[in-house]
Amino acid sequence: MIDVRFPTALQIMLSLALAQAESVELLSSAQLAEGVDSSPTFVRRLLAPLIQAGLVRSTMGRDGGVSLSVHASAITLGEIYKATMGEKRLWTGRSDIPHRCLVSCNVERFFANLADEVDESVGRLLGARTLAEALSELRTIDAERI
Amino acid sequence: MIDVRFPTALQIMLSLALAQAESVELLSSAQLAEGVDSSPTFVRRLLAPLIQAGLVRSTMGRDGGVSLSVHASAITLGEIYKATMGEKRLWTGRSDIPHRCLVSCNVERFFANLADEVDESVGRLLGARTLAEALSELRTIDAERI
DNA sequence: CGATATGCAATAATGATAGACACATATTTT
DNA sequence: AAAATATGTGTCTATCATTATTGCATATCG
Repeated sequence: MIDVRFPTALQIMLSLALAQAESVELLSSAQLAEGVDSSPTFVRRLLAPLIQAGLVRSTMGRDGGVSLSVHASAITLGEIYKATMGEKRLWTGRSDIPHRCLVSCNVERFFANLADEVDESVGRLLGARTLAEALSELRTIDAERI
Repeated sequence: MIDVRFPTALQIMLSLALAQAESVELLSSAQLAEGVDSSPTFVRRLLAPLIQAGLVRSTMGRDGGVSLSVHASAITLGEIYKATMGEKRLWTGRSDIPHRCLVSCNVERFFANLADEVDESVGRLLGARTLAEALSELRTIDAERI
């Protein structure tokens, strides 16, 4: 099954950013789930690491829900990515390749280095964008739809 | 199951580059499969688009096999990636999200744009490296293993 | 105390990827 | 010409990471 955690977490964060901009106090996981066309449980699972990372604040009990814990302009897409994907790398090579020649003995490390560079590259790209900018881009895209 | 096509194709290409450097004429899919610890069928399926892209030359029939069709210094890792992964993007968003608000109406396009930027970033990184340089790095790593 | 939210664990369903096998086709050797 | 052995490809099955579902404990408001 294809991994949709980051796109989904991003949409959730954008929804929370919109709520923040419109001074809506809290959104419930059920409301967010409706927006991302998924289940409240899945949404809460995605929220857990975002809360852990201090990007989102949750209120338990009746009338509870979640909201951004800081302003959207203080959150980068890189933080969202790192929180939701954890240690999982963008690329993972094969492991336990039998060591038989120059290539098979060293590709594993070579590929890991390459994957590191890719991760850093993507990290820089996402780290340079804030959630507030992303919401603004969303508005631009919306306007261009005519 | 995790997608190992690119790391595997890369290892295959590195093996072919090593063969080229050592003046070995051809490698069979069975020999390559042993090196990557996989099946000849899988290797041939990975080779197909590389042949299609003109990076690899194959000889059919008994004593057949494959070899690089040009020198390893004329092949970039970007070409290998593009050939083996085709149109598949590094990131794919959800599709068919119900359109209910500013966010749900436009995230799809927003995410596609972001994925495009990531692809370009990775493409630049891989496009700047040749297979010959990669083989050289493999030798460096091998030497550092002491 | 009832209603309703989050938090979390366990289990089932889904679906992309790799493996296995069959067989047509191409080429060399005998 | 036939045998041996390689590539090329289609189909079916197995694997397994991800997502969905369910159940229940916990927290908070009215």
